[in-house]
Amino acid sequence: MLKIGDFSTLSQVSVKALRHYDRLGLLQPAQVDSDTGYRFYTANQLPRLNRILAFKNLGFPLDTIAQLLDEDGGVSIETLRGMLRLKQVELEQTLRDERARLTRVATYIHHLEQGNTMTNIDVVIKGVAPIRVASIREALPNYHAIGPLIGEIEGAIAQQSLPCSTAYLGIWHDEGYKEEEIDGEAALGVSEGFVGSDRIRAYELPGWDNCACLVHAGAYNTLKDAYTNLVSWIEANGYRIVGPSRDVYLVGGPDDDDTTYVTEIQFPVEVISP
Amino acid sequence: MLKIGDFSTLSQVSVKALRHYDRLGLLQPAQVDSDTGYRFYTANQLPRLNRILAFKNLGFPLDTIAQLLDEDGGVSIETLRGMLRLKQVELEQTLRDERARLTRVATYIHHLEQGNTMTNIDVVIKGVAPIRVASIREALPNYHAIGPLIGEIEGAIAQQSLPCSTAYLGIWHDEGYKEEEIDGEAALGVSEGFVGSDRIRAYELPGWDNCACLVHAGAYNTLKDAYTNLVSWIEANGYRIVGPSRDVYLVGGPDDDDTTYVTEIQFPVEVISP
DNA sequence: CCTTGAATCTCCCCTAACAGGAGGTTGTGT
DNA sequence: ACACAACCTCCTGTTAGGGGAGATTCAAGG
Repeated sequence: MLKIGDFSTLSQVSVKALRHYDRLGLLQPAQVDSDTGYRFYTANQLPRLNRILAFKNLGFPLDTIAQLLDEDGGVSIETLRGMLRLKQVELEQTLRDERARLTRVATYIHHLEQGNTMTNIDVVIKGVAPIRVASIREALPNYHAIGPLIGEIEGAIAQQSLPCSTAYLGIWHDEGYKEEEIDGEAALGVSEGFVGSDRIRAYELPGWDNCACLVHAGAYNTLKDAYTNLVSWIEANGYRIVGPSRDVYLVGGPDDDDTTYVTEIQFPVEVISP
Repeated sequence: MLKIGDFSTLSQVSVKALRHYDRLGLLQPAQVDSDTGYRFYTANQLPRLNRILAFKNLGFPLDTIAQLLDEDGGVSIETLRGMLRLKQVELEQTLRDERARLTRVATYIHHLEQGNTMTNIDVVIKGVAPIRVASIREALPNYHAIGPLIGEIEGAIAQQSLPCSTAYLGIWHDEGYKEEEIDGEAALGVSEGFVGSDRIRAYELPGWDNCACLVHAGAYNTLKDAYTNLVSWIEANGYRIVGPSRDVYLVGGPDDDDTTYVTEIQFPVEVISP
């Protein structure tokens, strides 16, 4: 008969933990003094405790372990095997996640080492929802030429006395940077009722499950740096671009040079599988 | 001015999380209606939110992020770099841990595939403390011959009317299994006062930081299987044996065949560094 | 103007696996 | 007998919010 402290020393499991397992019914003392409440264990309980610890090391939560051990080998070998396989897959996923995180930290450090300040590296991966838009797509002489198109769509929506959502989008269908003949699309979120025309098309712009997003605060002529940073971040972190990039003009206007502007750049991406 | 729901949609951050960040002072709304308590955000707050999310993705806790962002760039680039390096090291460690866990799961599955039942694979890595012992070390004809030695030491301790602790140890100094001339040591935990002799040596048995331990319940003649399992577990999980193994006879006796016996096998190990 | 449903507010409880500590009782050694 | 260690129960705190109750407030339609 061992007191809890002795059993704790023997098993290298803290007294707190032993009491916790007792409360959970995972490992109850061989005997409890009904007067004093003192717990008494025997060495014969070590195998069970070690089985608990082993399963814990495999990453199972305690209540699952309780199910595994309770009612005398409550789960069959088959069930156990299934649970282990599941855990294996789960662990492989966390492993991938942690590796990605590590890469992100390395990218951040690298960015700092380059002498860059902390600007424009706050890349976030998120989903973007599909949205009904009115859009014009055409070849543009330069990137700034998207502005008038947006104004044109805005006018058309206003003419139909419909509200337009606050989503002002620029979509770039080319792969990579171009100096001319840019395949650009201006789009505004709009309700179902909008009637398109030859020039202005109304349709449902598809969403993406994973977009690498970077919010740029400042004038449009500094947007290029943000693009550069975002694209190199995407490459460095093992993603691949799988569709046209978007600018979301959250705060913007006709001026080219206003420090209050806010633009979000979105690149649909997927993980490069090894 | 965006209501919290709109800001949530825009940023893909849940309303709950935004309120949480507000409470923590991480990201406070640009304006709060003092009558209704309604929070109002602006698109200009997106960069800060994204910075928060980016740091969160790097694995920093929210209060650390608060320190990073508060009081106008509260930490220097140097400090930030240090924190990132620290986080890098930390992530590498978790990565190693998770990999080890995955290996353990694979070992367990492999063990089941072999058609083995669930016996004797509950290996636990733990430390064992140094302990003052009285011991006899000599060449033995077989492993059972340790029994009489233990009895002899027990007698010597009793003669000095000292209590002996419950630690009954068998230490095996050979590398690998032998059929004869086994270099074995019997040791019992004993208090400072014990006086040794030519035959019985009193000294402080060193501890180990990492021991692979397996508790075996049952007769001594089935101990060999447990040894086999433990050694193959150690190999499969990327550890190396770095010292003599120990048996701890937790419940035992002179009989060879008692199913109530409990023995813990301990192998000092270290991780094989890649 | 009234109503209704959606959005928002605050407040409270819940998570996993214990650790830390308060305050009281028991066991042990001198 | 007394001190001190060990033990007991009960409460709180940890992360990053999620879920839900109950009370307002907002926006749109009749």
